[in-house]
Amino acid sequence: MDEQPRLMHSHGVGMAGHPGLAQHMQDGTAGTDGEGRKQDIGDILQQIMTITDQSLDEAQARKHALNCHRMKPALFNVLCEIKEKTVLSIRGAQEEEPPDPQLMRLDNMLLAEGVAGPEKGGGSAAAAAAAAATGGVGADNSAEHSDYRAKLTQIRQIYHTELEKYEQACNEFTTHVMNLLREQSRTRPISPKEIERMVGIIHRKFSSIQMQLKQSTCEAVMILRSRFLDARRKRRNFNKQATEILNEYFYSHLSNPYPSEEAKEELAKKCSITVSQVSNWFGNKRIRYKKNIGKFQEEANMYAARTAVNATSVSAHGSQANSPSTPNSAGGYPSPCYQPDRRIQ
DNA sequence: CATGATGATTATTG
DNA sequence: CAATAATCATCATG
Repeated sequence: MDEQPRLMHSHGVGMAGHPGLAQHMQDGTAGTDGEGRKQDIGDILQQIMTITDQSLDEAQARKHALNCHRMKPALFNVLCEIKEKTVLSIRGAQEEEPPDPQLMRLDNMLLAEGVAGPEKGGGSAAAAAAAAATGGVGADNSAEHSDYRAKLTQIRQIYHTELEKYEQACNEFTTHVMNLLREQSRTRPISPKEIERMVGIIHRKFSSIQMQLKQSTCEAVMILRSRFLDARRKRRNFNKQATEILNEYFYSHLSNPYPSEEAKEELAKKCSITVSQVSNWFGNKRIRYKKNIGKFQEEANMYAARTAVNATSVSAHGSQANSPSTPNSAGGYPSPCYQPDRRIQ
């Protein structure tokens, strides 16, 4: 056994004193003619080391010969172990892979947008949630909703088909590589562990491709969302009746044009708009009225007259068209006197 | 097409 | 959080 280290060293393969080798060398061949075995090992190693120098046909034949050699399993295991150790020492540290926070973010977002979730229900649920979150307008923008939903569905379908494609390609490639490695493991020192690692590497690669897909899908959803919000921003003027109702309330409560929440709800129902739209309207109206009272004077008089007519028609009193008292129209509010140039404070 | 009206959004404030 | 003020984006009109 004293010749072995030298032999190994001379071939540049550092397997000196390897327990596995010693083990294997004792197996089956112990005792009989040790010199012959050592010679065998030397031959095998020599052949392995020089196999790349030969022509393809020669190498093929040599490989076959080596495969059939009785020392082959032992040597194979030894080489596998050595390789395993080397590989592990090279990149044992970076083996661990914490879940990528960015990937998690993408996943969460896709899930939230209903892209990554269940096929049918998720999308519409997300769209409904988005609609509710952005102010829950009634049925008048259902066209936009369906448009949004259709586009989201489209994105989702593309995403899923692409993902499936990747998945399939990944599986195909993995099995292909595994077969290849298994095939090669007859001639090369490839252990099952290594195949496993290879599969892991492939999966990581493919998941990074998937991440790109997720990224671009997220971008598409973001763009769609912003478009949707922009579309929501696209306004339609309230119809005449709604404007009249709102103006009526405003000018009847000119001294305190701040409808309570219930009053807003009432107005919203009457005008078939949302409460937030009522709030918007009153906010705009107050500031614009205050900014230029003169401009609104005519309008103010008109609505004042109208409410006066309403009031007088109820009270059967005919001569108050120009200085009407303000009836409380919708909500049972205190009815202050109408003052044309009253300031909003 | 320029312009004012108007609904919605955003930043600020109390 | 609601009101305000400024601003944006679109509508409507001459």
